[in-house]
Amino acid sequence: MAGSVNKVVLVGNLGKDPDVRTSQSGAKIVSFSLATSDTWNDRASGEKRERTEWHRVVIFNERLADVAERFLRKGRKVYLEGSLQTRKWTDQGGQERYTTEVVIAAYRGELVLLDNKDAGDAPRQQQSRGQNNQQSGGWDSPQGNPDLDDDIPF
Amino acid sequence: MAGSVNKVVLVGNLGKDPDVRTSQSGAKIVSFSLATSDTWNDRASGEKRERTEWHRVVIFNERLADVAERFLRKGRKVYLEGSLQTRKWTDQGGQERYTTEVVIAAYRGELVLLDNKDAGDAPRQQQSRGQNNQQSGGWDSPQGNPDLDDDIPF
Amino acid sequence: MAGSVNKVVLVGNLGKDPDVRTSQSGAKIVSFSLATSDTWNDRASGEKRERTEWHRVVIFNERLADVAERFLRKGRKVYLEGSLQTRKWTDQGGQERYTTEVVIAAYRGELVLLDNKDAGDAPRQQQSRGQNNQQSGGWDSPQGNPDLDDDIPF
Amino acid sequence: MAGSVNKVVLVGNLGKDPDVRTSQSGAKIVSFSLATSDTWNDRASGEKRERTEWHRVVIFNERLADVAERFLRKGRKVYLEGSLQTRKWTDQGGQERYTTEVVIAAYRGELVLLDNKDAGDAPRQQQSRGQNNQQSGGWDSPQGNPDLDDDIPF
DNA sequence: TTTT
DNA sequence: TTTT
Repeated sequence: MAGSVNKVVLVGNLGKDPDVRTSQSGAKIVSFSLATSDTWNDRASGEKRERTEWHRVVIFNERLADVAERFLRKGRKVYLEGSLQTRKWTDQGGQERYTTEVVIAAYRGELVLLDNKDAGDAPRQQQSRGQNNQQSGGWDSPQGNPDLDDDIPF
Repeated sequence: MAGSVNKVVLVGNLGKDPDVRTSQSGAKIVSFSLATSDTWNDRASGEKRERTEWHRVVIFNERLADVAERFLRKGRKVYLEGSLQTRKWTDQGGQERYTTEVVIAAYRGELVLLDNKDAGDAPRQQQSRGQNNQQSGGWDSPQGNPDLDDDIPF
Repeated sequence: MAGSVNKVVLVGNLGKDPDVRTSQSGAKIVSFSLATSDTWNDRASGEKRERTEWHRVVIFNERLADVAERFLRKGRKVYLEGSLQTRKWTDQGGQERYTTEVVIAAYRGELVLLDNKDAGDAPRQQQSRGQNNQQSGGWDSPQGNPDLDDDIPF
Repeated sequence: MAGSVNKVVLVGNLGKDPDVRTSQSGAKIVSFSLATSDTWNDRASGEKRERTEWHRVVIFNERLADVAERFLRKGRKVYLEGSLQTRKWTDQGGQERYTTEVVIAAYRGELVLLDNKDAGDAPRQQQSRGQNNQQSGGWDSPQGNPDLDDDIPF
């Protein structure tokens, strides 16, 4: 089908440092969880309510994956453009599951660092993956970091 | 957290007529599936590939829910703006599941009909609410609410 | 300054056939005027009012310039993404003027045909460049380039 | 014309403190210049080039005009959504001129502060209009502030 | 389930 | 100049 648009624009904060992996074809893939927060007035109670939304972001765009790996860290604020993609997978019980991700495809999308006062000053220290990577502290994820939990969609 | 943006822009075609239901508070809620299609060149084979993506759209905005009910139908093309929301639910096996939807919240978002040559000519026939609304046949969701089904992402 | 975003999203109709010209470096540049319409309720009178807005669109992206040249015509509806750019020029009286355009730069932006029922059926007849291209008549810009005219914003 | 979209998304920095005025009907109108910066590689020379773009932003949305008046200052970074509007005016020589603005209309648009570490800490001191208002210093406008110049589109 |  |  021609004639369609699938675009997501997010401004939010990373829940933790990005995860970097390499595809079978050797391409770098960077992913992370991004928190946004919606605020609204509850119709019934009239109270101000807030809801944190976690988005799974996956970057295939080579240039932007590089930028993400070098400059994004837990707590950083970022503007990004990607598209929605729902992926099917099978859980440990053999059940089919679906996860919706915001994908920045090759040669597409956008990634803009928004609090880059010291972006160049503190590049990621090389670390062995698998270690906890919490040196950037400082920012508390609104309601725990879903990446560390079980039973979550990503 | 202040300072965030959660925005989705879609242009696509409805997979079937919208589903209209009423919330406990009496508000009309309109939902439908929207297809978009991504086309890209496969890195390996060099071939043109296409992937259809299905989005679950839910409209709480009263004015836009009215427009959707009156003018959207299976196959129609629409531009919309909403935000991403992931909802937790429990399937029939007692398993927790997650569904990501594009939500057009009250007083927010956008909905623009794009092939409205005859939009005013063939409005949906008025029906008593509560009746099943299956005149366009096709895919038969048991309670008229696909969210209750197993084995589908939405 | 890093950390900025300059994005325009338009859905509208072309006022006339696109103008195609070639840059000094040989690149094809396609431009056209696009109409959008805003509707709102006048605060004072309570009446529904409508205002048509004309946007000057200029495409440098090679792939999209090709698509535009081949498929866009007067009256066609299109979705596009570009960025805002204000250009300074000097009118015939020697006065400095400014024109704001929606630019789709090389390797950037988006162009999606929205009423392409017959897009493939009636491609623009190939013409030798340099000839006037006025088969769709209407508004006759002297050099085929409205940017050179007085008394119009673009 | 139904079926159109006219949307601008900007992330940029204010060139100076916003200007606040009151319409004849008593509504508050807030306006300011916002700088964005485009970076690209020059085709010919292969060099990295940068161009600062100044956007004239006008806010009619009451709630967002309040937010802008209270929290926006010279140098602050902001995300906003508005629409393009070209306004005709007559210069001192009696010539017709056109200015394109990014308008946030009543009940529409978006305004999100992006560096609000201390947004609540340093609200604008009430000042007599007409005074220079440069207490927020610190950020140099990329190439001088066009609002202070003659011969510019806004 | 859409559309081209 | 478009479109509804």
